[in-house]
Parts: sequence; C-alpha cells; structure tokens
Amino acid sequence: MSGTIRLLLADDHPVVRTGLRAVLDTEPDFEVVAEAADAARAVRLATTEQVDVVLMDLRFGAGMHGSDATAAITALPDAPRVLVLTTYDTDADILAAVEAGATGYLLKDAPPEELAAAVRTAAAGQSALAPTIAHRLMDRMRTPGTALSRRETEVLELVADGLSNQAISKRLFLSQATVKSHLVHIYGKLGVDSRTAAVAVAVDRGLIRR
Amino acid sequence: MSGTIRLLLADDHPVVRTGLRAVLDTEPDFEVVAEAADAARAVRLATTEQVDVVLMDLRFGAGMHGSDATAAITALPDAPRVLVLTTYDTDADILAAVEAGATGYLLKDAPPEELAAAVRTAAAGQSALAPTIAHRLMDRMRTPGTALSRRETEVLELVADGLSNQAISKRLFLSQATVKSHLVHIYGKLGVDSRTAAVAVAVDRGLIRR
DNA sequence: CCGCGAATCAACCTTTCGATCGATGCACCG
DNA sequence: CGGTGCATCGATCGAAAGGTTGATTCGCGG
Repeated sequence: MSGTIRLLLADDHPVVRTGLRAVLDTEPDFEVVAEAADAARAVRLATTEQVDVVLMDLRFGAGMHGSDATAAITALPDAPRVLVLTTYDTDADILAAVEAGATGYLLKDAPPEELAAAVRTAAAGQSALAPTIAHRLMDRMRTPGTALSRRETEVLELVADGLSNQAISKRLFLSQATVKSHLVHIYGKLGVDSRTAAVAVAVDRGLIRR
Repeated sequence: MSGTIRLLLADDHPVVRTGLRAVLDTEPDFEVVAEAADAARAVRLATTEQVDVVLMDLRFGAGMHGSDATAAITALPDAPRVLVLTTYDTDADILAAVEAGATGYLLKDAPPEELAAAVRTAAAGQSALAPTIAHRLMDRMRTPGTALSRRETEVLELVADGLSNQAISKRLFLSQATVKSHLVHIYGKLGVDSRTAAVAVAVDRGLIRR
C-alpha cells in the first residue's frame, strides 16, 4: 500500500472526467491510469490494468448500470476498491451500490478535499460514506418495519408502470386479492392511501428504480 | 464580437466546474471570469460581471432552478447569452429552458470540441442545440396534437404527486368534472387509460418535471 | 365573422380501488 | 415449541376513478 494510488475513472461525461483528473492530479500520491466512458469498458479496464481504486459513476447514458459494473469488479480476484461517485442519492441507488460491494459512496457535489480524502480511505480498504449517505443507511437500519419486502417492491414497480391490479395479478400469477393485500401493506409503510401517492413517495425516496 | 469571449460557469458540482475550466481554458479566445455554485449567485454575477456567455446547469441541489435563473439573466439589459449545459434531456426541462430564453442547449456528455463550438455559436448570438435536443423540439412541432396543454400538464403533475381528483380540483380552484375532463384528454393524447399509466408515460417521455 | 381548440362544468353509469374483516401456509429464530 | 413476518387468498362495501354525452365561454387566426 506504499507509493502511489492508481486510479480508474468511470464516467460517461468527458467534462467530469477532465475535472476529476484535474482535481486528483494535484495530489502527488495519486495517478490516474485509465478512463472509461461506459460501465462495460470500466470492468474490462479494471481487469487488465493494475488499479487500486475505481471512481465509479452509477448512471451511464446507456448500457450497463454502474452498480452492475461494481459487482463485476469487486468479484474479480485481487479486486480494486470501488468508490461510487454519483449525482444521485436515492435509496435504490445506494442500496444497489452497497450490495454490489462498493467501498464508498460520494456525491458529486463534494468538495475536492473531501474527494481526495475519500480516495485515500478507500485505498486503505475502509468505507468512505458521505454524511447524507450514512444518514440514509442508518435510517434504514433503525426502522426495519419501513422497508418494503421484495414482493411488495415488485408490485409497486408494476404499479409505477401504470398497470391495474388485475394486470399485476396476471403478471405475477396472483389473485387480485393478494395484490390488494400487498398494496395495503405498502400504503401502511409509506404512509399514503392511494397507488399514485405510493408511487410518488417511492420515487421520491428512491425505493424503486426508474 | 472581437477579442476574448468572457464566460460564467454555473454548476453546483465543483468537479464539473473544474472540468469545464480545464476544457475551456485550452481555447485561447475563452476566458472564464466567474463561477457560481447556485442559480441565485449566477444571476447576481451575471449582473455585476461583464460576461458574454453563461454556461448554465439546470438542476441545482436546492434553491432556484436553472431555467428560472436563465429567465432572470436574459431579462437583463444588455444580457449575456445563456448556454444550458445539463445532464437531463426531458421535454419539461428543454421547454422551460427555451421559453426562458436560452440561446443553446447541450448535454454534459458532449465532447469538448462540441462544447467549445457551441460556446462560439452562442457568443455570436446563434442558437446551439445538441442533436438530441433539436430532434425533440422538431417532434413537438410535427405532432402538435400530442403535446399537452399548459393546464393539462399542470393537472398531470399534481396527479404524479399522488393527489386525488378532489384534491387537484381544490388546488386549482376547479370542479372535479373539469379535472376529469382534463384527464380524459390527457389519456387520449398519451394513449393510456388510467392516471398511473399516464404518469408512467409522462415520466418516460419527460413531459413533466420530477 | 365564424370556426376551432382550450378550458370550464354537469349528470349519469360502470369499473376499479381501497378499507376491513378474515384465513392459511411457510420459514426463520430464540 | 411459539412467535413473528411474509406471502397467499376470499368476501364485502363504500368511495374514487373512468367513460359518455352534452354544453358554455373565451381567444386566436383564417
């Protein structure tokens, strides 16, 4: 762990990559060894290049999602650390990234010093979470009753796609009664009393992926 | 229009501002004279500094929206040109920016050369639209029957917030009959038959602001 | 001036949704 | 073993939403 920290930048915005380079190159112990404009390329580069930390965006214009790339990278033998750096702080994004094995999670509005510090923390193998992110994760732990079950999330996503209860029941091979039952539980957990309100809250909290 | 083009950068991400500086400073005829981390400050700086082109992000973390700032800036005497530079290409964002008087609209995934070219185009007072954006605007023009009216959009946004017809009618000082009437028209234009489906399609097409 | 679309409202009917009961099976955990 | 959470289903009833038809006002452009 001595010497320079080798970095891979994965972001689909050239301007952001340039900015990251400019910010990180001022640190004498950092070296940006590669850039990727999409998630698939990031995975490839992470396998071929010798990298210590990957700075990973989550949402790319098209193709693989950043959290999928993160999972692929952390599964590698002698894997580099993945530090997620994104604009979005929705629950769905955060959870996906953490489950995929991300070492840290930063928001793009972070000041440069914080960014550099997080890279060093990640390189040392310790988790680096932005305060906002840490808060959200704590919230989830504290109130387990609020989290939607897998099935409930599945139903809610179909609701968000505009399907009726009947359509959902056919899609999931359930009776309408079951769909309604799930919805009642969802309403209770989200504190709403209609499907559209449930979707609004879920999107707001980032409980479902759009 | 001789000499250097004076720029103001308005973006809430330090990394992006650094990246833009790095990219634009390589052009000999550009000079970045100021940066703003929020929309309100951008408006202030646009009034006090001598600026030719403002590079404006649309969504800031909190506070004023970029399109509002754009409107405020273009309303100034001897106003600078505003070149919108954002991640999002939803109809709602594009329309708001164009109506606010933006001279151009670029996406952040644009390559640096394109960016520099757009700045020069904007400085010359000509509109600079990314291909994707131009497409969308043309689409709107070509199919006027599909476009939602102002009122319809207003109703649909409240539906997306999870409000019932009754709640919407009170909010907009209408009868429920009118709200229903608007919804029927919306369903027809979007090709759906329920409020949740309408919201799904509208979000998908970027017709409403989230 | 007249047509047309947008916005507003009304009455009526059908379907869907939500609320409230209830019940069963299953898996996990202390 | 008993409790707890999840997933599944049924029945009922009132409320909300959607479909239909028809009508009025207003502004804009040919």
